[in-house]
Amino acid sequence: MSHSIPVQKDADKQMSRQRLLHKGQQTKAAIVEAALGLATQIGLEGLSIGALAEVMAMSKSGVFAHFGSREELQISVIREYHHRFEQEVFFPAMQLPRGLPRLQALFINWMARTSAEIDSGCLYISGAAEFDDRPGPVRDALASSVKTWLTALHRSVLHARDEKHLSADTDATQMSFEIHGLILALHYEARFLKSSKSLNRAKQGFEHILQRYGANSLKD
Amino acid sequence: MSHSIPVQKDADKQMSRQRLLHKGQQTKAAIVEAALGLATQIGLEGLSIGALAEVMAMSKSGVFAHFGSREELQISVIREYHHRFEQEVFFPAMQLPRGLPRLQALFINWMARTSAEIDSGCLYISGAAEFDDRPGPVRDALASSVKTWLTALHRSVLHARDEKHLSADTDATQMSFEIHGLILALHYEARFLKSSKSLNRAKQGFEHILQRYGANSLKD
DNA sequence: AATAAAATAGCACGACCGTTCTTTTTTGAT
DNA sequence: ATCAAAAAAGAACGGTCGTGCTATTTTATT
Repeated sequence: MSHSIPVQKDADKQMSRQRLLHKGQQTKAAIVEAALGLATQIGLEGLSIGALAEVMAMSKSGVFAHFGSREELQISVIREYHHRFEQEVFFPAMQLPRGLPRLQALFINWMARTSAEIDSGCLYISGAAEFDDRPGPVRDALASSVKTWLTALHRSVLHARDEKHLSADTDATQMSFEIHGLILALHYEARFLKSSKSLNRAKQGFEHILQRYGANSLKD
Repeated sequence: MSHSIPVQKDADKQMSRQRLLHKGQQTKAAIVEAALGLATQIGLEGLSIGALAEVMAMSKSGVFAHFGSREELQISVIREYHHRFEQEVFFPAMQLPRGLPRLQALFINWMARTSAEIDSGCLYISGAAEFDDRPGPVRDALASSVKTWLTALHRSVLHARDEKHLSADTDATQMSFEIHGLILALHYEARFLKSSKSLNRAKQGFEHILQRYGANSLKD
């Protein structure tokens, strides 16, 4: 009975939806942005809807309604972080030619972001510590996002090897592991221990790794 | 008035205290042990007195009375962790002769502990993420404990250089930074990403670092 | 201007939190 | 066995948490 007309009605609805949702999406985006700010400071677990509502000058339930659950909010924050990471680290590096230039740019951008985060925290690092044995959708979203990025890094190492910018017997996974370690040490020592020289240490560490795996380091 | 006699009374008190406190200290130690177990799983911030009381089959106030505040409990946990770290990583390595043997042992023990912690979490790492911008006595206690350990590592690198086991121009701080990175990467990838090969990656990374700084790697 | 839908607010809930106070139990020395 | 001190329990506090419900307000379309 109620199935006879809706064909056309649904079309209308769909069209109107596209505009109707404007305001909602807009404030939702603003909430996610604020939530990201909070999460990078006090962690994904520390993120509370009450505090978020206060920052947004909204009611708790008003904020809540956009997500339906705290977990969904956390996942939205992770997605947003992923997006920004892509924008600031990944895409700019992809503009450069494959091989060493791109790999180097990836590391530089990554480092820049990590040290820019000295006052705001890296979600991929703090999140890993919080969710390393807390199964569930939040952990899954976080791990998946991190893996995407680490895979991109790994691929870039492979390209550099293919382009003969690195020696032919380069173990790409091993090299990625060592690079990852430099970033983690940078974050740890700069952010937690407030050591000011860490950025240079990371840079120099990268040089050492390049020398070790570089095709031209010993064989020129 | 009440100041005239106590001289002798205090002596009595002190003597009796030594035995009287037995039971208290005993259960307090048991609580701290349980708290350490909880903290390495869910973090220092996640540690709650209620959950701890349940594990101990005690009342909340019973547990609480031993510490007087949650912060004091957290600090006690950090002290206990520090003590165990010393016992399992530092002291055994100090048995070995200065230089490369000791440095290598420090790393091996550290790695063993980190990978043993794959199912229980490293307080120095998770704690750093939780307290990296949360000032206060807990953060101070944690940072001080970590610094003590990193300083010991640094000193061991210096010894290895003095003993000519590493090249004379070795930058000890830089080398320590890179070693620290390996441990952090091991913890991150093994514990969060459940990557099984991380232990070998860390080992190989250490070999690479030794080759880079080793006096005999290129100059033999 | 009217209207239906979407967005937000308000309020209450049960649960857990750290902490305080008072009372009871346990301890260890005489 | 007595007794004071120490340890533990019990109950209650104000607070915050995530979430569900019901109004109210705002939005975008006709």
